[in-house]
Amino acid sequence: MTNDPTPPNQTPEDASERMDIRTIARLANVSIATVSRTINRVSTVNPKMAKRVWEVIEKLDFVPNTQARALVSGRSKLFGLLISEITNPFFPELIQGFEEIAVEHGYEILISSTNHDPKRMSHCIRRMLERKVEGVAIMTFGIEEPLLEQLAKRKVPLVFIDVGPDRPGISVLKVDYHHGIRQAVQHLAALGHRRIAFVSGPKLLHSAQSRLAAYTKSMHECGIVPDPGWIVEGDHTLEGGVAAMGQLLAQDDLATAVLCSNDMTAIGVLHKLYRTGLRVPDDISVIGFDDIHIAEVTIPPLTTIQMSRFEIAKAAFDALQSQVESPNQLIGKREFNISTSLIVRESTSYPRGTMEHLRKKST
Amino acid sequence: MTNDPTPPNQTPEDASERMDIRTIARLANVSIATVSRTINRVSTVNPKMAKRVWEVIEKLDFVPNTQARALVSGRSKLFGLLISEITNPFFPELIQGFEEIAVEHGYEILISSTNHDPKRMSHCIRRMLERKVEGVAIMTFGIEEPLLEQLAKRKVPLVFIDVGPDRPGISVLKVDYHHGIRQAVQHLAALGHRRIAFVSGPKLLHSAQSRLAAYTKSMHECGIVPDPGWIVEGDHTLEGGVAAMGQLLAQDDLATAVLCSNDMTAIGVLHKLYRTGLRVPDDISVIGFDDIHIAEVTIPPLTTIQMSRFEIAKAAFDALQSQVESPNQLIGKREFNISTSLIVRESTSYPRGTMEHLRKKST
DNA sequence: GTGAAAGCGCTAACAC
DNA sequence: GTGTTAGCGCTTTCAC
Repeated sequence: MTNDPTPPNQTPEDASERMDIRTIARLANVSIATVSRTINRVSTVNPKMAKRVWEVIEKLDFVPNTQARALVSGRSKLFGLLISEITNPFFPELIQGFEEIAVEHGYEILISSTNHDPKRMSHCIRRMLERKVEGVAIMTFGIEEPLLEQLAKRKVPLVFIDVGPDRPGISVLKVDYHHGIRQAVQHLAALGHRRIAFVSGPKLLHSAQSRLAAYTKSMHECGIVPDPGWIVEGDHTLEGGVAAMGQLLAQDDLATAVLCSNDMTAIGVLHKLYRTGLRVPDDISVIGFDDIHIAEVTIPPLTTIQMSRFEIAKAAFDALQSQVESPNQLIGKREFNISTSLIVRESTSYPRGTMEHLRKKST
Repeated sequence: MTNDPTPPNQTPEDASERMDIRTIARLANVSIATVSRTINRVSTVNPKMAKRVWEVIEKLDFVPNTQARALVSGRSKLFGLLISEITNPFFPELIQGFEEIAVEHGYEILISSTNHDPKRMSHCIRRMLERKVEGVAIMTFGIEEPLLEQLAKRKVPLVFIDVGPDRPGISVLKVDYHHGIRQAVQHLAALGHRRIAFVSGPKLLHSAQSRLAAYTKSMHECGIVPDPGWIVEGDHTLEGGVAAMGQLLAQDDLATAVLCSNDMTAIGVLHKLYRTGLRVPDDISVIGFDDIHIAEVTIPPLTTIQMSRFEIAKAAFDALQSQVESPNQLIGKREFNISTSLIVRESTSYPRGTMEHLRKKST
């Protein structure tokens, strides 16, 4: 099978064995270098020859081998994308943006989910190293330092979201959680809410900490001292939201509004409330975070804080690309700002009793 | 920069330049062949040497270059995964399963979304060809024949869902839509529904056609002749569901139950109903298809037809792997059966009026 | 059982 | 402007 000549009954078109740059060169009567140059659109090639080469390429339907290209050029044209769990709609939306931009620029992406498991993360990083990624976007909202070493040691450009070690070759996307969260708290306070609960994300996540801190700060700004009982830990999943709302419900003095660390949590909260027979927003207001697509059609439509996936994807890609393609300029940490802002829909309203109170007043 | 010797101020550990099998060989005092064999766990290597090699590898934290391996061995250990839109939660759940299994078996996956755009699909296929994937799972629920040619011509093993050309090297996952859909229709009929509407998927999708056909057949089995007006075309998105329900609502004789081609559609339908002030399931029953995770917490929890993502992922991977690793045995089309079954939750009940009717009867 | 040597398909010097 | 040649980092005959 190795070196049998093309069987006589095969037309040259489907002689699919050994289709390489050399074959093209022979058929187009040029050298392999010319073929390579043509494919890579080097401007110095004689248009006549180029045309001949392209014709042969099209006729044979030749596709260059990326592995060989990568091996010799040292450019894999591959970026790693590390996420925590593909199952949270936030991430697919982010992936979509990242992939779009990457492909547009001739890059491929290698996606890995860590599922919050450090062991898995270590595997993911190893695999990325083996495939020689040129950079990796770490969108897990938190990473163990030792694992990071693997990448840093090899000088792989990195971009983090939120949390980022301050080193050359590392960019970080600074999300302005406070802006959106303050808007949310103010929105609630303006409506008359004082007892505003917060369902946080897993406390080991930096982003979760930042969101919590933004909540606390915003509450103080509104002159409210948050009761520790109002803060309960979720885990950014549907089930976590259900459980967290359960905890809140078990308390004597029920909050009149619940701010959630992400939309999945909020959807869980909505569900638990539905199960309990409490109406949103009549009995209690709920606010999410992320503004995933589905938040528009929850029942009721979710008031939430938007954080643009596209903005993040774009910034992450740009950070990586600039590190790779012009490593000399701008060495050192680069920061990108990501904004957040409140989207008011229908899961927020006056605290229970306010309407009656107002009505009485006006009568 | 090319051939400068290790600077004296650098310890060998961080002499990160040119870390290859050769370096390991030199430091372990063996030949590169032995290093290669050790890494590949060839059993004939002398344990003593192997130990020495592993020690050096660990000390230098050496990671083999997959590109080079792939180039010389002809095995990229890469599978392509073609999906229609990553934004539909069905797919991330499928990706998760596929990735898990693939990584377990030493494969990496290249994910591409076509977004239902033939042009994009053509790009995706091209990129996969360039990266020399060893097989591709086409989970788009429909593909244009000409594009398929690209893959088939190069004898890339393929696995389709639902629709599959009958050729060697091509496997197909046959989903038994009829089973689940019949259960759904019977469930509805048993509850007393006769006017059961169906929101289909995009009509150009094979899977959508199959689901529609299963609905029609099941209706007839229950002795109901479906009115053409009951069948409206959606597009498997939230918005499509909203729009489809809008169409249904505009009709004189409103259906008492709506069966949807997928869960996203059903969630859209639920939302439109909520907007209209109709209660589910009191005024109208709704059934979805897929059983995505979020279906458990919709309001009300969605009765839906389950199609196991894990089962699909596993079958797809197995099909591909068996084609790649033992191409001689079982040449030809291989079929895998995927089952579907009804999960009854709370979006279905008696048609409006039945309860009162029953109550009257019993009084 | 181990090493030397020949490439895998391509790019990038370097001559011409 | 085009061709020749030397590898990229690895696996895999093939001798020993």
